[in-house]
Parts: sequence; C-alpha cells; structure tokens
Amino acid sequence: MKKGRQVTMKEIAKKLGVSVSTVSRALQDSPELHAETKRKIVEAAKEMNYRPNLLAQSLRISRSKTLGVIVPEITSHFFASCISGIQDVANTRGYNVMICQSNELLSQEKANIQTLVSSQVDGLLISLSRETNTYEHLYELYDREINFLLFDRVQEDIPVSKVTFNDVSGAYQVVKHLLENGSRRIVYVSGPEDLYISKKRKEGYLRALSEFGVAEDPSLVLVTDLTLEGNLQVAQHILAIDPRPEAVFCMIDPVAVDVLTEWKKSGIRIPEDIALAGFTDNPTAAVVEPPLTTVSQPGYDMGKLAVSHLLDQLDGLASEDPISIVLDTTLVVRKSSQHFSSKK
Amino acid sequence: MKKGRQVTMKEIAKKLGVSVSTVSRALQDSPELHAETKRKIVEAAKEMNYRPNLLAQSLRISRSKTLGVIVPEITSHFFASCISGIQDVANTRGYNVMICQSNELLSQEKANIQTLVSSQVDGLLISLSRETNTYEHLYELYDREINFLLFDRVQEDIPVSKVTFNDVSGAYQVVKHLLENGSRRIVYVSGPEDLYISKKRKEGYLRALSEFGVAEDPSLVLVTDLTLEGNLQVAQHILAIDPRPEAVFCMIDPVAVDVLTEWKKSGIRIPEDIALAGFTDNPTAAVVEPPLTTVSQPGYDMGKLAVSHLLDQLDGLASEDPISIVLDTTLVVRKSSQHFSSKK
DNA sequence: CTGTTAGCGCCTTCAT
DNA sequence: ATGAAGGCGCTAACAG
Repeated sequence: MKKGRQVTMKEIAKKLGVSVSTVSRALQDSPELHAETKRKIVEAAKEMNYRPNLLAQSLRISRSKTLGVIVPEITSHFFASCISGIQDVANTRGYNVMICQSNELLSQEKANIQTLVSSQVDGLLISLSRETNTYEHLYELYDREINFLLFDRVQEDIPVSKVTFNDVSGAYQVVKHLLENGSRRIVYVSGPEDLYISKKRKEGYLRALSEFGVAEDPSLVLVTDLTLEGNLQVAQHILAIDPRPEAVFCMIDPVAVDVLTEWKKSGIRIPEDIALAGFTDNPTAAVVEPPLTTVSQPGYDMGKLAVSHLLDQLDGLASEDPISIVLDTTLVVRKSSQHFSSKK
Repeated sequence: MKKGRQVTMKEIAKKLGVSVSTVSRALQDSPELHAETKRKIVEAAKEMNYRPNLLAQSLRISRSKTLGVIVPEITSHFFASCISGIQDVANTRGYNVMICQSNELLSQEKANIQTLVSSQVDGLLISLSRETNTYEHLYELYDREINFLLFDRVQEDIPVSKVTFNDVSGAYQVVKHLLENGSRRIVYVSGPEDLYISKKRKEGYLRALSEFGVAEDPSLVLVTDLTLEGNLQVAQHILAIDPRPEAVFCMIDPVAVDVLTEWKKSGIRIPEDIALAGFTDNPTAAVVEPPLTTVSQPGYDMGKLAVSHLLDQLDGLASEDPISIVLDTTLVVRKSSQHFSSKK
C-alpha cells in the first residue's frame, strides 16, 4: 500500500501565500491575527483535510498528551473495565492512551515500561503482574521523575499514588456474612501469598473470625497457584478435611467458580452441603448455579479515579505528593452462601 | 511532578567528544564504524540510561511503528481476546498498539479514527460499531491511502482486507445440531437486522432449515435490540408462541444467557421444555446451568491473523490487494440443547 | 571511519 | 499582524 501523504501546514501556507507560522497561529486560534486571514486559513485547512501531526507537535512541545497503561491481562473483565474507565476520562481530557499487558510476567512488565517511556507518554498507570516481586524498575521510574501511579495490584512501599480497593473490609464483610449465617469452620483459599490482595483479604478474613471469637485454624487456610489444576486440587482438598468446613471464601471469583464446578461434579450441593463465596463479582458470578455470593469492586470507577488523579497531577491541579485512594467494595449476597438458612 | 529529563544522543555525543551522527550510527549497530568507538558509545548509552525518543524517530523516518485498533467495547471478552492477539503479534514484530473503543457509537468511531490518524499510526484494525450504517469515514481512509483492515464487524463493499468468521457455517452447524436432535420449530433470535452477523447467522439458520425440509416461518424469527429489556421481552414472547417452539438459537451468547435466566425464573426447564443455543462461546456459556451449547470463535486467533496480514502488507510481504480471511468456528455442544435426547 | 548538513512537521521567540 | 529563524531528537545523504 502506498503511504498516505498527509497535508502539512507548509502546503496550506504555500497555497495561500502566507508563512507557516501564520498558519500555525491561525490553527491555534491566536488572537494576534487578522480575522480575515485566520478565517481563510481555517477554511483552507478544512478543505484540504488537514490533520495536525501529533508526533511533530509532541516533539516540539515535549508533551505527548498520551498516557500509558499496563495491566496483567486485558481479557480479564475487571481490568478491561478499568481500562474503559481510564480511556473515557483520558479522552475527554484530551489524552490518548496506550495499553500494554504484562501477561502476568515481570519481564514483560519491564519491557512494557521501556516501550511506553520511549514513546514519551506523559504518565503511566500500572497494575503489577502476579510475578512482580522485585521493584527496581519502578524505583527507576521514580528516580527518572516519570509520572506514574499504581492501581489495584500495588506495592505499598513505593512513594507514588496508589488506588486500591478496601480489600480488608471487603473480605471482612463477606466472612462476617458467612459467620452470621452460622458457619464457624470457614476456609480461606488464598492466591500466591506475596500477592497484595492475598494478604489483604486474609487480613479481613482473620479480623472477621476474631471478631466472632473464632480461633484461626491454619489448616483452613489453603493456597492455590490460580491455575485450573491448582484450583481443582484445592476443591478436592477441602472435601477431604475432617470435619468438613461449613463455608469457603475464595480470594477471587474464578477460583470459586472452579471449586463450584468441581464440587457439583462430585455431587456436593451448594449451599446445602457447604457455603461458598468469592471476590470481584465477575460476570460469571451471577450466572453460575447457584449464583455466587461475592464482593463487587467497580473497575470502571477505579480506572476513572486513577486516571483523574494522575491527570490532575500532570496538569498541576493536584499536589505531587503521593496519596492513597481507597475505594469501597460491596457485598453481593447470592444463593451460594445460604448454608444454614437453606437447611431450615 | 517535575518533567523527567531524558538523555539524548546529543548528550552522549558531547560526553564522548563525537558527533551526534556517530552516536546514531553506533546505536543502530552500523557496520561502517570503528568497533572501539561503537563499543564506547553503546556502553556510555547504557550507563547514562539512554532511551531513544520514539517520537523523534518516527517523525524522522515517517513511520511510527504504531498500529491503531478500534473495537466496539473492550470489556467484551471476545474483543479483549482479539486485542490480546493483536498485541502479541504486533509487539513481537516491533510495533506498538493504540486501542480505542467506539462504545458502539458511530460518532465515537469517527473520532477514534481521527485521533489515530493524527497520531500517525502506520495502520488501523477496525471492528465496526453497532451503530455504523454509513461508511464515508472508511472511504475517506481509503482515499487517503491509509492502511486499514476490517475484522469481525465488517462492511462487505469497502475494498480493503477483511477478517471474519464463517458465520453462515457456524450458524448452520448449530441449527443443524438442533434439527438432528429432533427439533423442527426453531426460533432464531436476531440482533439489529443491519448488523453483519445478524444477517450472516440468519443465512446459516435458513440454510440448515431448508436442508432439513423445514419451511421458513417468519413468526419464528425474532429481533432484539440486545439490551437486557429487549432480551427478556423476547424470552417471554417465545413462551407465548403457540405451539411452543422446540428450540431457540440466539445470535449471541449474552442474549441466550438472558433468555435462559428469565426462563428459569418462570420455571421453564432447559433443555427438557425447550432447547437453547447461543453463539460466541463466552466464558459465561460454560458455567451457566445448564451449560450452553454454542459456537466458539477464537478471538485471539482472529486478532493474530488480522494483524499479521496488515503487517505483511505494511512490510511489503503481502500484496496490497484486499483479501478476505475467513476463520472457522466450532460447534460446542453442551447440555442446553439436549432437548429430545433428555426426554428419552 | 567520522563529521557536516539538512530536514521530518510543528511551535515560538524575535524582528519588522 | 505577519515573516524569518531556530530547534525539539533523530536519521540520512554527502563529504572528506
């Protein structure tokens, strides 16, 4: 295919017999310009189908009006929602967005950062990969004074703004709900233990237990690597625990869905035989049978808030000091957790 | 926040007392360069943490090595998969990707195109919005000789390459399956009738019917606007048809899931009372109860193929003549369609 | 082998 | 009110 030649200011200038600077001024609606020349230029530009070359513009003003986003994976509904929120706000504020996915790989995350920095993004919104347990690449961004912020999958020590959900409170709510429904032996299925959300949700779990005077039982805290195999293994393991736990709280919905499916195959009834709850409120949570009790975390809102704050900082509307924005989650009670109530 | 100053070639040059062009050559690993100077420069660059300014580079060589993607919505699992495929291939071939969503709005689609063109993308991958029923903006791209290609939601007349699924065959397969299971009165729930996939899938539906000697019954072809309300209305409408149809084929999974949920509320048993099938194989399809028979269309592969072809054209590896790539779909039989078999 | 020069498209003093 | 000139960071002839 031939390379589409773009109309430039130079061509407009030549056609109208004016200088390039005059065209530039006219297109910026500069006041110090004869109204008539301005009108002519704007008209010609439209007629010739002129589009500014953002590359040249960015190079000149050394601001690309572009933001970079890194998420673990774009096919996750939650992260897709975040991205959607980010884009909506960014676009209305005149920014473009470049999205990268780390595929949960640290190496990929580093590569993404390089690319985006090279692309001269004005700022970055990063959600860390599952693998990320070393943080030099982030400190390097910090040292280079590149604007960025962490959301959802954050690392607490890095001195930049962070947007998170109140994971502790969300987990607390759902475990409290299980306790209130009469369960006492409650399993927590954790993801990899160095994950931020694994830790935070465990904290909420423990807090609820202690509030109800239930002693922590380490044999009821299980870990999955979040693969299908890992999840199924946990599902089977739980059934083998004696005496059988009354309820299970899985760190994220996908785990709960795998567990639920596996149990149904084994003839276990939910919630009659055992109660189940997840976290995230994925679209699947509402449609599995029985519908899954979970904790909803609005990704779209998170994206909007995160990018708003970053842009505020970029535009000088907010202080440069890092802040922590914590969003609230909502308990969504569905059938999967109605253990004792369903026995009546 | 302070603007992070990037190291430039100029600075490397000054530090080493060489000219900028020498630095440029060294960094490009040009052969016509003293090995020693090259080594020195590369080392200094690494030490000074030099990163090329892609903006400047793009402006200079008038290729941005960036591709633009426009999808109706990123939160759709299918489109997210496409994007994932696009990114993976694009990145390994040295391209970045800018993603936009039209939110199913024509106006937004046009705006996205403007932005991406202004950003000097080397090519575009577009999946049309639901609203898009006028195509000047695409012909304009064509006239301006901007490389682009259409995928999934295409418009057939535009002389550019297109990547689609074999929708006719997919629909044919699933309806044939329903017919083979003994159903004869089969409803087709269509989306808006000017949608490409609405038409194509109807074509497959009709072909299967006629092959089995079943006459087309216009009262069995229903249309939803794809909103929840529209879907529920259709669900109720079907139950009111006398005599009741034996099977229902919904154009896309979300519609089937809404219908299924609504029917379950009304006490209708699936597939005993009526069989149901969808199209897309969304993640939800596998986990609803009963699991939904559907047609899987691998979005990731579509994305990969689409971008591969576009890049081949850009890099001169493929002819500029538009081609049509048609991907095959796979029938996924699950419980929701076992109508007569379950009666035995 | 390396430096000089020119210019990608745009914006912005500095003159006039 | 407008034009000329310089430069953002980089590459690519063209000289030597």
